Amino acid sequence: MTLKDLAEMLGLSPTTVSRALNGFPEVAETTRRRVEAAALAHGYRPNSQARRLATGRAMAIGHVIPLSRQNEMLNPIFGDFIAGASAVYATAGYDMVLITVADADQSRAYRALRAQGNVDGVIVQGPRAQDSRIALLSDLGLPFVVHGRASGVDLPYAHVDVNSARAFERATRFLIDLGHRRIALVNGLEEMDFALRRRRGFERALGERGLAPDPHLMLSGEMTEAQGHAAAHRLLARHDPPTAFLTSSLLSAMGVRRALWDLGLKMGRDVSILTHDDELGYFRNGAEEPIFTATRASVRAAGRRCAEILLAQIAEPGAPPVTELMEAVLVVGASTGPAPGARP
Amino acid sequence: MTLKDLAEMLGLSPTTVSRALNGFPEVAETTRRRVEAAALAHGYRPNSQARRLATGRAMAIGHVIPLSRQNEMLNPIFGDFIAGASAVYATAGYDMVLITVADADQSRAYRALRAQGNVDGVIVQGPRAQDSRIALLSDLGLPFVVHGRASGVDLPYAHVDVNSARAFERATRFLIDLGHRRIALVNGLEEMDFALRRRRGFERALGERGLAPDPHLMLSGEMTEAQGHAAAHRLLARHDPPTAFLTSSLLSAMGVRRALWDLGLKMGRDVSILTHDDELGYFRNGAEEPIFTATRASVRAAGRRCAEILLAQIAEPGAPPVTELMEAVLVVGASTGPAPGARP
DNA sequence: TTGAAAGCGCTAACAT
DNA sequence: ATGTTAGCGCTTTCAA
Repeated sequence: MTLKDLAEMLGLSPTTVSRALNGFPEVAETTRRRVEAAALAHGYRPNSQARRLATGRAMAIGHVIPLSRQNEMLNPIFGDFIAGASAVYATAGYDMVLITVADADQSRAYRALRAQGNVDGVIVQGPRAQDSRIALLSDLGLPFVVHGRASGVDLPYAHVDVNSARAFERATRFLIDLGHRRIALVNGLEEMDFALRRRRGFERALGERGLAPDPHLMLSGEMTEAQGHAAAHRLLARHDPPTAFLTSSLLSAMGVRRALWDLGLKMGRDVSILTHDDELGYFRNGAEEPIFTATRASVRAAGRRCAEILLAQIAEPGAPPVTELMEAVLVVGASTGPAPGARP
Repeated sequence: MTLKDLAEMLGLSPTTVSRALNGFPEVAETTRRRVEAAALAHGYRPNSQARRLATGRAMAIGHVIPLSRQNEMLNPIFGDFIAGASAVYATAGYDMVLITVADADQSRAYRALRAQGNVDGVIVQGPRAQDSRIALLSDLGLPFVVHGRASGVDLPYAHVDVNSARAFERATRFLIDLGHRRIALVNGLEEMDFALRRRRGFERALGERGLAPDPHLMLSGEMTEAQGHAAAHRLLARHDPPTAFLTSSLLSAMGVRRALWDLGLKMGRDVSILTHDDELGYFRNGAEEPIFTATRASVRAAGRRCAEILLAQIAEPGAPPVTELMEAVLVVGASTGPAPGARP
């Protein structure tokens, strides 16, 4: 059932049928109703390929996942981010295209996307401190929105980020106020922009209270359970072990927690663990109560906003890039207690 | 840079250029080389929309995620499955389209997919015991492959599944052999086909040893950490608590583990936990050592096989549906010990 | 071995 | 308010 077929059945021209179905104002109401009824009755659906070709719009958004960072797909936030974005696409009639790309091919892949025209824009995930993708995409004129930021990039570009620095600054200050002096930072890979920002916030809070950051207490690595576990073991084996852990993700927090169990240490009495809510904190940290809802909602919101901003940008290419900074919700759990030996 | 442009530059017809680039045999080798060189030099990329319209193939595969089961997106297996499938699509030049659909709209959504023609086939995720999608898709003639099976469906259809029943049968037998008599089953929602099969395997092993399954020890629910935790607490509070847990997912296993900690019970001495490797078992169960690699590989393999089978089916629509049953790898960890009081 | 012409199904400028 | 016409960029008969 094509537009032409439908038009013939109705004794109308394809143009009129197209206009009726696409809500053009000049169509007579009676005609529109007739057309709509017929379309419904015959289950007519415009062929999307044809429409795409005719309009020059792909009606699709690309989400590019670098293969090296497939961990991100495993990463719990990924699903929620996608869920948030896809809800927006669905209502706007866009498709969501997932594209996995080898690291070496990044540049080629984006150029191909541009030239082939099978997406109208892309979402950039997991930006690094100096992310070449941003310059490349600006250059190509392919609309994009970054989830996160790239500290080393000067160009203006649309992005949605969470205030990682402030979140970690507040978290660190919180631990200091509980009397902790030796606080470990189990951070993500520092080539990732968010990890850098988190460390900066951590150091800022320490500096503000006249504490020098101890490099031995600052580790970074892939944010996995295993890494958190290994890091905590290493740190707790020191002659001057930390009394508190600030971790960058739920997964590493779980690993840290497991290390404490290994050693028979009690959370909140011997050692405190604090992670923040916005990146991966699917559990009320330390407290044993999961808080899926709150965090999933915030990640989903980020996905939604990224998608909305991108669609707006596609609709109005001239507009200045929208940037949004969400404040992280710090969720402090029951096990985050005073430092051992600290006066209350 | 369009095909026409390129043809003009070369003094050839668009037809010849198209043939040269698409590997048609009748093109002179010298011409082909000239064309290829020029295409490369000018960064020519065929417009995919145009090609799709002309060929009638969408060059895209749809992965439909029912909104109600967005947990599946959070679910660690999802990312790996997608990663496996997308690798196949990438080499075959297909796009992967992620489609989220409200439950009520399932039927409408598939019909629309079919009519709009923006995918050449779909992967069906998370089949239920009687899954109406299978009949619908067969009816629509839209190629599809199911990840999993639907016990209640008689039609032949392509699928890739893991032998859940046998996996749980073997796991149960293993626990029985360790002397366990009261074994709890913390299962997924029984409307999901895989959960049904697991229960059947569990019951079969019990029956085989003359043990009657105790309905009080069989729980089912969403496979979350919270559910596992709640379930374990409820079971351990009984006057006749289980000495072993067989769980259906990593997440619920983590919840069970946490419940043991709450109660000061020791894994492998007081209580054993066993989960299987193939669905969510990202940890060597009970053992404290994560085994991401093995399981991620198996889920990825499932994604890859589903994609391969689907593409083959699209290429040769007449062929009988391919079905594949993978045997689950049971990974038994250190904490899965003999039942308390059992003679060795 | 190459080219001319038609058409995939739709939209959009230009009539009327 | 409706129709005519000409594409969108490619593939694909059919001729040469």
